[in-house]
Amino acid sequence: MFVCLLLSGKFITIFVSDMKLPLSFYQRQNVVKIAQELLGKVLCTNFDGSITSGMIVETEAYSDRERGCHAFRGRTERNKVMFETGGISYVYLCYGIHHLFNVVTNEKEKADAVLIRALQPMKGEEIMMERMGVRSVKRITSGPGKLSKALGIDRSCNGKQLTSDDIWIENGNQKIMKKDFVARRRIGIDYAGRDALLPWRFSIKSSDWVSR
DNA sequence: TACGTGATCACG
DNA sequence: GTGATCACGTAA
Repeated sequence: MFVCLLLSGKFITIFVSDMKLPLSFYQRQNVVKIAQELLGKVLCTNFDGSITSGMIVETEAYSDRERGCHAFRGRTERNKVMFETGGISYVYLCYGIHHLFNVVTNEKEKADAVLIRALQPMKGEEIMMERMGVRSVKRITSGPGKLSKALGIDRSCNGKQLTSDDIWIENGNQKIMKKDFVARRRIGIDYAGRDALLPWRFSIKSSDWVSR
């Protein structure tokens, strides 16, 4: 989408869907709202000259004030990047196999994050299929472990700024409104007690690309 | 439903 | 040091 701005008496035209989200997007306080707003945005990577990307169709919010969050019990070696200023990635290894990609939000010392759970592939489908060892794009990014593998994200991305040229998030051209997504409880955090019931998982209604 | 997989965390 | 645990994915 092209957008025309009047700035200092001159018209400027910009291509909005190619715009990286600014750090200020991530540095706001309300992680639940940010998780909702990330729906429809486009997660992109560029490793070894291979660009891959996908539209975010499922997210989960984590706040350091509830038991589902890795940072609930304070800073550890694993979660320390969550305590940095928002706008960087938090990537950790889950079950010894899967690299899970999170967006760190909020200001420094407020350790909130959004887990990206599923994408609709956009660019570089061939590269994603090669990385996954499959011949079809079907469900190739429908889960947090799978999308990281498809986009080439591993723990070497931990703590990277999301305005970098390796990994970033673009505005996209989908505007996802409240009526376009559903909120459900988050997956796989039974240890969180009643915080596991918070409806902080968001997915785009009618998307074929959400996790199972 | 069952389990691979290895880093991490809390314990001492 | 050590053992239990784990924000998943696949096969069955």
